[in-house]
Amino acid sequence: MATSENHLITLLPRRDRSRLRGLSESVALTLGDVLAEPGQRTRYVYFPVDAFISLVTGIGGKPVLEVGMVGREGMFGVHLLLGVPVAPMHALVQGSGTALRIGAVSFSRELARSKSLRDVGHRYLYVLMTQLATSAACTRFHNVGPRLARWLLMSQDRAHANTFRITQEFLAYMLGVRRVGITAAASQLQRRGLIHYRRGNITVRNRAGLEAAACSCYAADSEVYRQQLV
Amino acid sequence: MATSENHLITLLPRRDRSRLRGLSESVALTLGDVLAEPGQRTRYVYFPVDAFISLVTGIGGKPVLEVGMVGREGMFGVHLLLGVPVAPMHALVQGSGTALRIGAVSFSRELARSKSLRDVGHRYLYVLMTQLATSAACTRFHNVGPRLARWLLMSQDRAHANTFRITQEFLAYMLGVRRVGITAAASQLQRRGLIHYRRGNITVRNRAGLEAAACSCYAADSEVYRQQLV
DNA sequence: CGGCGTCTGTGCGGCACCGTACGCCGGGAC
DNA sequence: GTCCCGGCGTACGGTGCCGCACAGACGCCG
Repeated sequence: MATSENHLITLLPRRDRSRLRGLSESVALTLGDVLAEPGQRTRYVYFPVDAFISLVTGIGGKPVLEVGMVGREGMFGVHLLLGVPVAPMHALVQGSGTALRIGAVSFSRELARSKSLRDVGHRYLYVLMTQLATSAACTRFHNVGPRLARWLLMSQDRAHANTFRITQEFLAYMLGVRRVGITAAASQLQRRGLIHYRRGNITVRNRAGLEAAACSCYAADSEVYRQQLV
Repeated sequence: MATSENHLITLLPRRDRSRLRGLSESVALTLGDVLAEPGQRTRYVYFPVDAFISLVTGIGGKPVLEVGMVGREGMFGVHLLLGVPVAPMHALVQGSGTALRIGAVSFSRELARSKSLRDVGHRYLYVLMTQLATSAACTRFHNVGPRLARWLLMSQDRAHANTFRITQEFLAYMLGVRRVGITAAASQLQRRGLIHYRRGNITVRNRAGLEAAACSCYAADSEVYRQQLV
């Protein structure tokens, strides 16, 4: 089964896949780790397996808003695909777990060698771009409730678990709202029986209900991914 | 002087530049032209010279918010660099003028041939990605006034003129706010003597003042561009 | 078992923007 | 000149979120 592997890697032909595995090492990422700061060189590329990573954009150097999420379906380090050695945003670990890690230099060498790797990476980059654009509109036009539901669904997809650790404080930060805004939205979702949370643990209880509560941006993003990378 | 040419093209070595010119034709783009719809194949790539283009993201298929601008400093059609034939967003002409146009197929062939073209395109794509991310945060955290100032500066840079045609209605649409919100912000800027506008014509009167009135996102974007493509 | 830090809930005034509606004014059409 | 319409100004109540502050609840730790 491919369920224990990064999806992008499974899309590579067998030879490239095993070459890449040879260059990589499995590492544990833990909640809160900072993988990149904008404008700084990145030393590694990551292909999450269990872990997931938030891409956070900043204003005046301070990270302020999540604009993308990277889990098993994606990778961190796409800027290397563009020949740029420095990260465009903050990247921090949102969900603890394992990831494959590859040195930036090895990865770039491998990129030059493997057309499949370039292709997969490029298509993922396309998906990521649309995700950034969607985020902008979603943040502007949708209320906290639906945005929270969307966030939870995205997390659940990437964490591959119904329960994950996250405080309201942190959620507020990701969505760019006050903590109390999250309290209100989350207790609303809880009252409807869609989720259960308690002191930093959130459990999804009714996935379908959550999908109905989420804004259309969740479905839109999923659809683009499906078109490009399934 | 290179002031009458697209900046990305001037960055190419002479041979690639003239090859590209051979493949391209000069076309007039007029205000309101729709160059692309998300999910649809694009037939042409555009390198604006005088014209400029808005990248507009949508919700439920309807375009709702501008997330990027393309003028002489950039190009439209970067998705072809990623091997994807369909546009990720709406693209519409914001400022009338001329552009170099190249068929998607010719462009892709040329991409395969020219490493310089890939490099330049890739770096521009990196810039565009950061612009998308910046837009998301800017739209979330900054008020209409500073955002309007930023928009005017970006337009002025791309239009290469102090005056351009744009109604408040349209501005409202680009910034994702009500028209009256623009009326308030614009008359504020006018009262301070930074701009003058009248029935669909806006003139920048005090560029430095406008820069001071704009949010930091303008400078941030410019800086990233400068780093990658000057 | 008492203490303390973390996480969550509530309350209150304030503000930016929303939706809607109406009026004015300038300029092109006829 | 007159009409009409596109572009702009103003007004008003409503709302979703902000900033701040404080209080309860849980759980770990000594």
